[in-house]
Amino acid sequence: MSEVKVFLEGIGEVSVPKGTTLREIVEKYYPDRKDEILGAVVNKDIKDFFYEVQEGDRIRPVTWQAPEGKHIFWHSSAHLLAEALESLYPGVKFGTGPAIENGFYYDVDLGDRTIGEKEIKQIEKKMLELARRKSPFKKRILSKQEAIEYYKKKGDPYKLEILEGIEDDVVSFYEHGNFVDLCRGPHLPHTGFIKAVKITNVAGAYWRGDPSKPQLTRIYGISFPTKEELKEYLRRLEEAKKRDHRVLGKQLGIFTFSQNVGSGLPLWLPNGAVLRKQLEDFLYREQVKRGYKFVYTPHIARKHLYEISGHFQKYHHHMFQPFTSPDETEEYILRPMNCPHHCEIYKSEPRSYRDLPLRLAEFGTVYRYEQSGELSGLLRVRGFTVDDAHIFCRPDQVLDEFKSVIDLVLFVFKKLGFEDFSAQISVRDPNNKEKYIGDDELWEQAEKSIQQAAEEMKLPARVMEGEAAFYGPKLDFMVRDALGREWQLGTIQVDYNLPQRFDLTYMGPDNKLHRPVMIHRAPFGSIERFVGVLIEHTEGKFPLWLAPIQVAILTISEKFVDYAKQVEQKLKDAGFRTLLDDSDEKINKKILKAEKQRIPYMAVIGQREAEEGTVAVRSRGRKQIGTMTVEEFIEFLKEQL
RNA sequence: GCCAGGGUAGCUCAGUCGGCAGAGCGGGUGAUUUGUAAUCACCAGGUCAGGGGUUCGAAUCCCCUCCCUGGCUCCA
Repeated sequence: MSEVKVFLEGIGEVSVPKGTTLREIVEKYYPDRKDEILGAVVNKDIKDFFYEVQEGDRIRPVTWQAPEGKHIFWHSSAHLLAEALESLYPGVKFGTGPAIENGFYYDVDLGDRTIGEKEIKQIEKKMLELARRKSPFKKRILSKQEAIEYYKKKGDPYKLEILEGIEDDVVSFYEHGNFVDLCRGPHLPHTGFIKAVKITNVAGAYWRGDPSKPQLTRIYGISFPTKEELKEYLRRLEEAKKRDHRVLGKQLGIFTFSQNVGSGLPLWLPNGAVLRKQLEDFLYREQVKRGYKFVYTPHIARKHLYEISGHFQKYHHHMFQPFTSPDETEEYILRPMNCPHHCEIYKSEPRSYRDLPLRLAEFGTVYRYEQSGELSGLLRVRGFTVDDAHIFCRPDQVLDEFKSVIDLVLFVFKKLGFEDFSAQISVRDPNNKEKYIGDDELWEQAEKSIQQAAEEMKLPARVMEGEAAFYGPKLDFMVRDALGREWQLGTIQVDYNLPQRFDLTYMGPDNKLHRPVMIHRAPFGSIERFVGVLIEHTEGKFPLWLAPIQVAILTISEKFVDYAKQVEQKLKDAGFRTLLDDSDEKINKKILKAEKQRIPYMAVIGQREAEEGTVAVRSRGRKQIGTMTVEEFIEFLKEQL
């Protein structure tokens, strides 16, 4: 019998008979770990115990601890969920049921049935009951024809549709207990590994993500090998909720919404306004330093402007509809983007190649009609302010401009402590070039410039084909919120379309008119969203320069209020934002209140301080710093700005 | 927009079977004059999201609308 050589992690190269499965490898070479090994990463792929090892395979067994182990675990949990559903609700039709980042889901067609609290309890109970049977997973290979017949007999249209899309002649099925599923795997050895499950959410999901197709019920869940880990997971979720910007935003007086104003239209409260102003001032100064020119443009424009830009035709469903002047002779719209206004500024005078790049910046408020189900605190709203700028440049300047924008975004992120972000380059779908405007050569040049710029700036970015805007490729910066959802913040987009539509030109050194290239860019993306994410990242503990209130002055008793007022005035004169708590509460309570408001510094004032002309300084989070004169305190604060 | 779950005092939430709308925090007033994470007492505060229906009687059951939450789709 022929042998194959494989490399086992922690053991080295071994020679085994051809046809040896991963199960046999684990039993022979990892006997003491066989109860915790769930599968293995073979070369780059995750495989389960049915895998027959091949010559040259590098095999790394994985347990629950590894991400790949969790993937196997949760994928099998999805099958367990399906088994429970089929047993509780016979006749359920199944879509797909993958493992996801945190758990798994299964899309099912429940007919007229809905899933509520009661059903969720039942499903969880049934899953655990089935798991306890330790049903082994079995893998079977069927011909595609056999598979089609099986699902025709069972009456599962979704599975038939999946089969139609498979090109191979044979397909694999996994079976455990009473449930059989068309599935590529990988799966656990048996269901007994699953000791704790939680149905986390029930939601509608269109079949194959297509709104024209029927909507299935997506049942989300998560599972663990021990009950303790489930508890810990739920505890962490609770913790995350405390960082939710909607909760903190209210608590800290940053923003609110009013039904009368309208959904998705945030109202900035005084504390939020301070925060926003600080951020805008910071960006203003930084951009002026970098050669941007600030402009102001109105929030509305004649409909015609957006017909020129093409937004009215292309972006119609996201726009509030035209309204008219009192005599109804003119139609205006609420702008969904700032670029057309900036194009008009470009056009306001003839431009020479010597004027380029021209960088026009504005904190431009825009209004977009987002679908109601999509609104989410400050992270998705209908009225928001873009820290926008449009760079008009020559084609040969695109690379340098792009690099300098990346530098700006990285600078801004660093200043605000965003270290955990990812970058994504969106390029054309190479198989569907007619979807995009602009000629091939320009696109290729732009895509190359973006990738080159990212490389030269040492910015790792994943490239997504087919994600580009119709007018040009882009680079986006994404960060996660407290609940782990990814949001796009900063964006840099190359645009060949608008300069053409607005007939923008510049006089070249050759004394001929040329077409400039536009770069749309926004380091924050939207100020609303940025503040939302910033709240979650900092838990509302803003750095001193951003904190709406920087120093809380706390009196020990009424007797020291006069002195406290003098201290407050000195701090205000030095430019600090203060709050004097002269209520007749005890100092403990005052500290607690200041902590809850996340105020960076507290100045406690009692008998000693009033006599000596000092303050007893304390910083956010239990730290007493010491007693110092007011002047020393002001110096101390200034050092931290 | 679609699916599901929700909406009770400023906030967080309780309210059993359809039978007098509650608590804590916050707010006001008074007492207290306090030394580093909650002093005590009293008081005010409600169209139970809005509208309609069923019923002797609705926060509670049914229908419609609005809003919120989580997904889907979309997107800064």
